Amino acid sequence: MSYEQLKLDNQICHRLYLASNGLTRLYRPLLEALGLTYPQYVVLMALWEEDRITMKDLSIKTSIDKGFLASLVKYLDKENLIEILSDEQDKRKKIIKLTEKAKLLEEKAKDIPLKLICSLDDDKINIEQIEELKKILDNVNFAINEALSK
Amino acid sequence: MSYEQLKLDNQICHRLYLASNGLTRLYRPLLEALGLTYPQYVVLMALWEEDRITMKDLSIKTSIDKGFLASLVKYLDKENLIEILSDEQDKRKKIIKLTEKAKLLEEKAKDIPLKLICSLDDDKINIEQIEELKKILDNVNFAINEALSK
DNA sequence: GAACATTAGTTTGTATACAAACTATAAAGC
DNA sequence: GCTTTATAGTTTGTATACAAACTAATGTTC
Repeated sequence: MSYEQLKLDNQICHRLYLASNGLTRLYRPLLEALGLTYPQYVVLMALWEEDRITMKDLSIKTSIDKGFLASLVKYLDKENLIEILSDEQDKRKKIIKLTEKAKLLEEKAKDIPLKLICSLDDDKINIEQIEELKKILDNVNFAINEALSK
Repeated sequence: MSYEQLKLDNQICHRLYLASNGLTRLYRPLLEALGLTYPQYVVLMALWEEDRITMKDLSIKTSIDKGFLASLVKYLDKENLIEILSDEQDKRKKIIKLTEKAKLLEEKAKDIPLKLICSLDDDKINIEQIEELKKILDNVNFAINEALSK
């Protein structure tokens, strides 16, 4: 007989893994229309909110690993969605700046969050649950970051 | 000014993405001790619960894509953790069966779920929240699967 | 100001995740 | 029975995710 704790049905982690992968798949067709993948879109969202920030700050804001971020930024640069400026004061730093093309893209992206929510059956998930989920996930993510930085 | 819906702080999807990636990173050192990665461990959990099932059923039980599952199974076979039997009735089907080595590994794995929970600060997350999270995620995952199968 | 430590960012190697095209077998329709 | 359709599983190509080792510039210590 299998141990109770090892059963997939009892695992919060497996549920999170499924939800995250599932949402990325739901985003795919919506983002394909903009020529973006999910992490590329996350980087742009961070920059739409705050332009001209360093790789470091972009990594903190998105929580995307610096190594992976380097490859995303390289791609976005190639696609002419960002420019990479160097900091004159501190030559180690690079400043990422949106292009006009990327700023225009924000207009096309603004409906995506709503479209995604609308594709989900609202009998199953309502606003109160979403707010509750947000709160719990903030606590979980805080605890995870604390545990990882030990 | 950036659109409110596009702000990372307002996004449930980004929180789920962070939680899932963060948990995989927390698992890493625990699973490394067993020589496993997270998805490999998921496959074994499914088999510890129900041995001798087909690739199809394993894919459904774990929600891991059949293509990716093929590569995981290939690795687990190479590591002598599973055996691949062919179904005599239906020659398309393959039956995955745990080896003795994998059955012994379950003993070593059984403490992992608890260890992971314990590495998180329980001031931030308590049992009631975990149960609430489970319930909401089940609804979210149900809605996602419904939307994906349309 | 030379030696050492820290920080910002890149590169490399490995494993994940998944769509899409493929092969082989089985089931259904006629 | 033979064609058509559906199913089980593999392969391939591309993008993610991240640890670890690296380079180059800045800070710190003496």
